[in-house]
Amino acid sequence: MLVSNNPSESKERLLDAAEELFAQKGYTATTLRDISSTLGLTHASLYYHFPGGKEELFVTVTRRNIRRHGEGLAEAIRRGEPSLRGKLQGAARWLLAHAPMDLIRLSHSDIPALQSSSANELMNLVYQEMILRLQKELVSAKEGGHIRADSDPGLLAGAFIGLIESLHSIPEFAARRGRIAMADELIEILLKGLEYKEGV
Amino acid sequence: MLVSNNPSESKERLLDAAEELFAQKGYTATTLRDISSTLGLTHASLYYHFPGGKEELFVTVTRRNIRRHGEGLAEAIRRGEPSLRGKLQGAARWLLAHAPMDLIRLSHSDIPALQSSSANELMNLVYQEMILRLQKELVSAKEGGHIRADSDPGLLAGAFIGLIESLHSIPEFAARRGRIAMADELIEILLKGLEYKEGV
DNA sequence: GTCTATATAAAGATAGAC
DNA sequence: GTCTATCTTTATATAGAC
Repeated sequence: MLVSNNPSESKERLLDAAEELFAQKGYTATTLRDISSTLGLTHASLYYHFPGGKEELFVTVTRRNIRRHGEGLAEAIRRGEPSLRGKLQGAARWLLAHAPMDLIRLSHSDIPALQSSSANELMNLVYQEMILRLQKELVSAKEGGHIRADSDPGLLAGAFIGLIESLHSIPEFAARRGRIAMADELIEILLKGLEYKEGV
Repeated sequence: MLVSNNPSESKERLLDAAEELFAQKGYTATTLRDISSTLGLTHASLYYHFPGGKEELFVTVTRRNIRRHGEGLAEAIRRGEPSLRGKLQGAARWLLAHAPMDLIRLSHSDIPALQSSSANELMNLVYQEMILRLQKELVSAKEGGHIRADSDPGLLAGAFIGLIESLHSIPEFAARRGRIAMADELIEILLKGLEYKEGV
């Protein structure tokens, strides 16, 4: 049929499966057979799509995942309330709705296992797509006089992501409430600590 | 000589080497050869000390590491200023002086790779040794009227650890200052957000 | 306690058929 | 695009010498 299967439909499914596994278990702990078996394929088939093997697949998939985080955060920030509170809540909801982006593992485990210079590319991408997007909003809030003038937007942006992502591991031993409710409470504390004032 | 080498000196060195590597790269990415080679040994020698192989070594080492975190946090909290601020600063300094305890990786990657029931033991240990110690201090501060009455000490304890540990991965792309200075700034924001009052 | 040697299994990678 | 081998490397694990 003329209607279906653009050149890379199966490649897309491959990227999706790989993304989920890499995000969950990291680079080394994920095997090509893990990935191919969830698609009903043999691991040899993956080399058709990625001649560079596991590393090329990981870099491609992680690049896409980081960009997706960037787009997701951007959209979550854009829509909904224009207040800083609304934006942080939107960002937190998006982060909690997706698999944790474990930046400690990425920088300390996954990246060092890669040979190529794509290591730098990925870490820069994290900065551009995730940190900078939040940082921009914090700078705006600061310039608009909504939060303390002496706050450090770069630090806050990175810390906010680490804070929210860490909620992914909390349910295991301390879950009394939903993660969104927990995120909202932390955001309120953060905003109060920043002397947040909504009206100019 | 009568003076030296208690039965397990070489075992201690093995545990130290293993702890550093496991903490840095995680369970799967660390190989027995990685560990043995830093000691100038062959990997076969490790089976003398740990007949259960890699898994037994990992569990032993991780158990000890978590306990060490518990003791380190307890001591950091105990000495220094008795105020909540002093205790949080002490805890943060201790955490930043040691390799990151990546709880996301531990719970999502390392633990699922273990067969035995030691998985539960380790996660409970994290709760007992790390979360609970901080939680206790937050409960005290709450009961003493030093922080908001409606704050959730369990959530705050877990979030605090995640927040501080995430600073381990920040320097890669956003380091303008030392991590301790960044931690202190975040603690001030947190305390302000909790309406912290030092004098009763 | 540590070694050499070897067994076994798993994982990345390639070649060539369909 | 995907498969069936097959190759090579790496890793866990065991046996037995020193």
